[in-house]
Amino acid sequence: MKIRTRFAPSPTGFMHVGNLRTALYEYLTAKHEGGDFILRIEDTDQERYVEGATDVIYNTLKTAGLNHDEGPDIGGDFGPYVQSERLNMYKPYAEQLVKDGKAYYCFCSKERLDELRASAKEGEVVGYDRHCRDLPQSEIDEKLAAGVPYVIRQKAPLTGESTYHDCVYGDITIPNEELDDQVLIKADGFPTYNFANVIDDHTMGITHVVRGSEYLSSTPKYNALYEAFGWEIPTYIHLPLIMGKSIDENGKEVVSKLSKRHGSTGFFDLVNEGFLPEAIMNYIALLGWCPSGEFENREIFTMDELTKAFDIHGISKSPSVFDYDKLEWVNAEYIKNMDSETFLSHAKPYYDKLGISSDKYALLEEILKPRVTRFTQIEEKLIFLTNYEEFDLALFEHKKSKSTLDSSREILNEVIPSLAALASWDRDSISNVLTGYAEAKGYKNALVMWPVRIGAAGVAVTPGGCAEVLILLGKDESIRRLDTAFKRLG
RNA sequence: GGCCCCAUGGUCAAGCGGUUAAGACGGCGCCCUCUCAAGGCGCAAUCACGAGUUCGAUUCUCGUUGGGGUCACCA
Repeated sequence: MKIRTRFAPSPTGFMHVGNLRTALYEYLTAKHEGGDFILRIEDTDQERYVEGATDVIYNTLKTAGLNHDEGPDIGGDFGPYVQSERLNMYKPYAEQLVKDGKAYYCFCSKERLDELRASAKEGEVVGYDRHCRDLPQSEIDEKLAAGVPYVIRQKAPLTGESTYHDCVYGDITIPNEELDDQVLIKADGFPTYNFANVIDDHTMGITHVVRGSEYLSSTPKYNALYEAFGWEIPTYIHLPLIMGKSIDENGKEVVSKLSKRHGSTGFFDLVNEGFLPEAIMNYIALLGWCPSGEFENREIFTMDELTKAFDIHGISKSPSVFDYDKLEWVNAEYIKNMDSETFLSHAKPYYDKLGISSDKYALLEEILKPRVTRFTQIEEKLIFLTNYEEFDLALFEHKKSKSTLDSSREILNEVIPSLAALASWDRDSISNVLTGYAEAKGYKNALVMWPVRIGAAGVAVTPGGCAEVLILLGKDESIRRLDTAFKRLG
């Protein structure tokens, strides 16, 4: 049988990387076996509706490379794929359950439920007291006729225990007393998330339910529904949570479910910070899953390779901490392995901002590639091109190069004219002048490179070496700056 | 608090009764070197604790501790 998985996000306008990783694993679970990956929008909560939020979902999946086979935007044989367009489907199923004695009308008011909870003792948590579970039929008819608002609740088993199998966690057993008579249809006639989920997954032919481990303890309730309908229970794959590390008010280090306090957690937030979509996906794939076989110890994967390598048995059970440092490293790997065209397409906006001409692109790529871990760093790396302040002359002193104020003065004095006389301003020409001079004087290259680079850049740290700095600056600007620096040295 | 789940270095993690307990990020050191990177080499750092099973436990069982999750007319 063909595997079918689904990603069922709510349109909140924000895609948490935790949700995205779930989507990734859903996609990989299906695609590894040549199955289908379905997108379903769960928008039954009218109050939380956010304008344009579904577009965020489409854009995220597209940018992330998770192409769905069926969904609201592309259709499919199991539509509609938006829950609000399926609204009339759910209630008949619930009514059927009532008829079969597996669910019941509950007329309890919100106030009564609130009181119930308020009456709980300190630290105690109480569920619904099943007040309406066994109402006499006459009373039910009466209330229905009188138009008393009601919800439909599932009759959960009262005794014994429920066991089910999960591909990651193994057999899970829960005492049935723990199971609440959950609401299936709300007073407004809308289905609850849990109920709609089961109906949709079944009617859409979902074979593998992949979701976060927070659903581990409520799964028996889902299964009770499948059983009540006589439907086949799907294969469950529960995923470990993604955590974040932070410092609490007592200065203690704590881990908790990844949230905004830990930094950027939205997919597009990370993209805006300069993380490449491919790198983000690559990194989160490795958060909670470890490749094996021919892919053992592999760190960098294309989506196709991930699809090939993905294996449910490699999924870990314990929660993992999101490590921004490692993400940064993965991102840097992607940058280093980029072809020139791709590199330029990412770097160009920053080049344009600095007014860099296209003849510098090749050199820039060469020196920037090993030095930026995110493209957003380009501007600061090249700041010396546009800023040339009255820097501290102490920069000319460098112990390892044996450079001093005096040596700098002498070298600049003798080297500037030779540079100015150069007909061709390229790497070889510049290097030949400088190393030739060093050789003639019996100096180490470092001794002459240092003051020239510092004099031209005005900062201690530059991407690339002396010749590269001079080329990026251009001949006129280089000579002008070196003259200025020389004069300041007196 | 009840219930469920989890437990190898700072982090991601391999391991599936006998290993010098992989690898990666990060850290540190060395090399290279005109700075910063990149690259190369190397170092430090892990089986939470206590019983039991076994000739032998990181690995199996139980308990303790710790962590996480969950208990809505939210999704």
